[in-house]
Amino acid sequence: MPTILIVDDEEDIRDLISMNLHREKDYTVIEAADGLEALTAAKEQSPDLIVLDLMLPGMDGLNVCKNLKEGTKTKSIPVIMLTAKGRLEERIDGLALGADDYLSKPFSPKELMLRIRNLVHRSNSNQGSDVIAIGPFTLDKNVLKLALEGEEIDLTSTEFKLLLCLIESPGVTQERADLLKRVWGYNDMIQTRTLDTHIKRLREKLGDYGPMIETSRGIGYRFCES
Amino acid sequence: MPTILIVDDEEDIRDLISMNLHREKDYTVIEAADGLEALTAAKEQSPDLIVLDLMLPGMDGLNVCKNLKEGTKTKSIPVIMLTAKGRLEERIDGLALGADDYLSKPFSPKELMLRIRNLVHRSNSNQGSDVIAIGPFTLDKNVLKLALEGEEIDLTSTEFKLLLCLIESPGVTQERADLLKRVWGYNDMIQTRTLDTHIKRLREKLGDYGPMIETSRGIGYRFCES
DNA sequence: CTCAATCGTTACAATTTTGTCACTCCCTAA
DNA sequence: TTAGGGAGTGACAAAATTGTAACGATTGAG
Repeated sequence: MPTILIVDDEEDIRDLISMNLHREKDYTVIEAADGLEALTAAKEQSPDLIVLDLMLPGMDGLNVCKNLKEGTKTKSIPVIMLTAKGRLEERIDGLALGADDYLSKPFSPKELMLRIRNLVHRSNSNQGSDVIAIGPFTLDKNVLKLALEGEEIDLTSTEFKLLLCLIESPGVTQERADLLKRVWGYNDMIQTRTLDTHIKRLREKLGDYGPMIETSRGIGYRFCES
Repeated sequence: MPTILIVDDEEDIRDLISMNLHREKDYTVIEAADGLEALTAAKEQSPDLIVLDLMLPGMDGLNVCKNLKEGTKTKSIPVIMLTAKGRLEERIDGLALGADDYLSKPFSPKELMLRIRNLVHRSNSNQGSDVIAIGPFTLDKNVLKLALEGEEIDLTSTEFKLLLCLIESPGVTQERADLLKRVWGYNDMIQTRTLDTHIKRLREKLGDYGPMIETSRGIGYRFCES
């Protein structure tokens, strides 16, 4: 559940955004009314996105943004700036300071939701846990590791790529030529037994589960559950 | 066989993309030179992906994108936007309107192919994005490949894991012990120069971009943009 | 400035990975 | 039933990867 930090000194606006967020999806909303509050909240709660008004009592929005982008912990949190209409300079400064998007007040809630959704999605997709779990298999793309019933199994990178191709679309037969292209980068339909050999090695390492890699004679291979 | 719709008023560019697509794999390519053509093509042929230039005669790219995302039939088609270099606002508006990726002109055909493959693949197999794109870097976790400005670079699996750890949290210093654990599985703080050597090899392969891996003396390493 | 700690770099040998070959085995179409 | 093509298997040598040791360079605290 993504966490959004809203920084604005007007309670009305915070409520408006918060309401729209809740209507849209399950977001956790944190609010802050001034710059210092915003910085502590950002550091302590690590929100997934910050909506930052530039007009703030105390430390202004630009300084907050600058501070955020300087902190190692808060650096990568996307920031959407809310600027007063026409204040082009603010907007430019904000972008220069690392804001990821901006919107002029008064803004359309719909548009803000759109931008929030996009930014949250984008940053999530850059570090989402890339784990494929099917039956007894657990493939972790981040550490290139396979676990079978929790038992770690060492795969070479070629074996990992090959298994990935197969397990990604369970039940779908992957043609030899496609596998040779995706795993080895072979572009022509080269006559080679390399694929067969690697399938053999893979099956061997999968032990009892080896037969889950099925042969489609004349076509290629597929990974089948059960 | 995936269908790609290319929308650009320059025939040269359409041909360039089309050619590269055909070299890569069996794609069906449809072309459109202006916005209206694009919308009709998208509705009638339901392509698997749309490459959309923002600079178009008649209806501009942003409006095309908006229209696409409003139509129930075309809503879920991934869109890659081509923007003029440095037009940050276009890019932001585009992402806000629901584009799935963007690329600045002039672009490297190889990089575009990578992103097309990623998006087509993603929508075919309901999985999250496995491509990390930061600056000139494009890491594809599915094929364990790194591309720098579209140029493919061979990494060993250890190098890939190491780069992944660093690039996943840009600007954040990763401690030596953490890296040794995540990449090598070393649980104790072993005294070893292995990490240093691998960092060296990685920097070497990154060429001009090697210095983006910064040393944090006494702590570890971090990946820094710029 | 000095020195100790840390990092960069090179070289090298052990190990692992990889593709190919030469079979054998099995499936299937005729 | 049989012949032919595809797939399984084991062995092997070339190539790539990897960790370590040795030494030089750099850093920063005092």
